[in-house]
Amino acid sequence: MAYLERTSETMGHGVVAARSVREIADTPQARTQRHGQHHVVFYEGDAAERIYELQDGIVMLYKLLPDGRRQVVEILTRGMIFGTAGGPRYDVSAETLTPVRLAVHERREVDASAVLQSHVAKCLMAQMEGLHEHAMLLGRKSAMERVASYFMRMVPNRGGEGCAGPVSEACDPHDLVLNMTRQEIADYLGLTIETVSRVISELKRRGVIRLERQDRIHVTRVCGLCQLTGIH
Amino acid sequence: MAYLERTSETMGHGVVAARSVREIADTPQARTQRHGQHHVVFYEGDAAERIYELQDGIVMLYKLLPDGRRQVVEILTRGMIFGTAGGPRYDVSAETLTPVRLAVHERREVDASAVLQSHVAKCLMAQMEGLHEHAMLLGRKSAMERVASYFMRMVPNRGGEGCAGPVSEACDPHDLVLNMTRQEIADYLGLTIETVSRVISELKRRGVIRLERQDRIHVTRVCGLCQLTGIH
DNA sequence: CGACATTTTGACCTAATTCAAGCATCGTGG
DNA sequence: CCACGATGCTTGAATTAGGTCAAAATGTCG
Repeated sequence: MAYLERTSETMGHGVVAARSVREIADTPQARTQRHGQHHVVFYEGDAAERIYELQDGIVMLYKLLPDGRRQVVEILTRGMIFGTAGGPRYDVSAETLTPVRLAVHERREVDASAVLQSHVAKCLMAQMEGLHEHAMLLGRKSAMERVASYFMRMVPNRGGEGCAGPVSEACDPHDLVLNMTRQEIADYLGLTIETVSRVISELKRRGVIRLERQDRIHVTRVCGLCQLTGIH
Repeated sequence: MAYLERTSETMGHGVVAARSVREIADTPQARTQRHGQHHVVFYEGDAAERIYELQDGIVMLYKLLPDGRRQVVEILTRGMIFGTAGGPRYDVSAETLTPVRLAVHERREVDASAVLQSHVAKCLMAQMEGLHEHAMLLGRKSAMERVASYFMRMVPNRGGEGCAGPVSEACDPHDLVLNMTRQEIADYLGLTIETVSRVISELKRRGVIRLERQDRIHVTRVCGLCQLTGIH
């Protein structure tokens, strides 16, 4: 557990003390990997020999159809796990969206360690809820609801059910950074790039958001955005 | 099974958790529950106090939006686990599609047992792949591809990638039972009931399937159906 | 048999896609 | 520092897959 658990010094936002360690040591336990943006950690179909915990940064998991259609199935943030597999091969590809720091465990290590498995179970239980939510989004929400939900994901204390008060403190503006291209967003939301763009423009038009830059969004009215997610 | 089955069927989606099955026994280990068809094991929003393993039968997990839109997020078969939660409440409702036999574990039992957690981890890793596959279906496949994929799920040794040979032994016909109404299928596939019906009619017209009954399908050409799933 | 529920079919409509330009934005090298 | 491609983003017009609404048909069961 010690190695999967985030140590207090790393809890802060990407502080990183000088320790220019690429691999802390050859601990039989976890080792740490670092990767830059747009690095593919593994491909769908690769032998599933390692399990990863994301210590810092963002990773996306996606699947491809032979004709090139892509679906981003999960977006992972700090503390989440990936690389788990039911069979001998990965069912998705994993690609970094930002520079990342990963804790890496050999599959057999995990198979042999009750502590690790316990941790994996806990993480997967939580992550599964995200997948359920995403299935609802993909199967039943309109383009506007999908984009609004996507933005709300990135607002801390996002109005999950208990967003109640429409004019309360939750209504103050909020800034967020996308870390994804329009194409990646589209592939995550099950839309085309054009539709994503159009919906964003519509949100600007309605005064709900403002674009500081392509990938930096100022949410003028968080509650207004939340109202558009379909969960109210 | 007979007792109290009514209780939780008090309608009102998710609102009140009227379960009172908890007093069956105080077995520290797993106990077994049986339920008939269309029984709701728990509602979205209920306190997540138990984890279930499906020993026999079929269960579906679904989420609802406040306006009534429903998305079936997972269909569970023998050996699969449900009722896991990241937080204190279930994020989905669980309803039986057939009579079922369930192994029930108190949440705290699981929290205290390395063996159980190990088992849960294993199951969730496998089930997660199903959710990924489903996200691909919901986000990127056409109505025809969705229905074809849905039917293929129920063909044993379904052509997952290695379906290669188009005229091989895999091409022989196959019978399957749906266990779901058109509405349930539609809610699983992210379509309307009319679209599901139309696609099924189209498959009949093309001679790929034949309806023995509403819920019994004879797949005349398994390979033909497989070709329509989008994975080739 | 007859009443109800589910499924199918038809006609029409709309949200989202597709195709095709135009625009920003950004990094590079002159 | 600015011109220049390159890349990614936005916008418009036309198309379409799937949804909606409204019967009709089929199945189910007392």
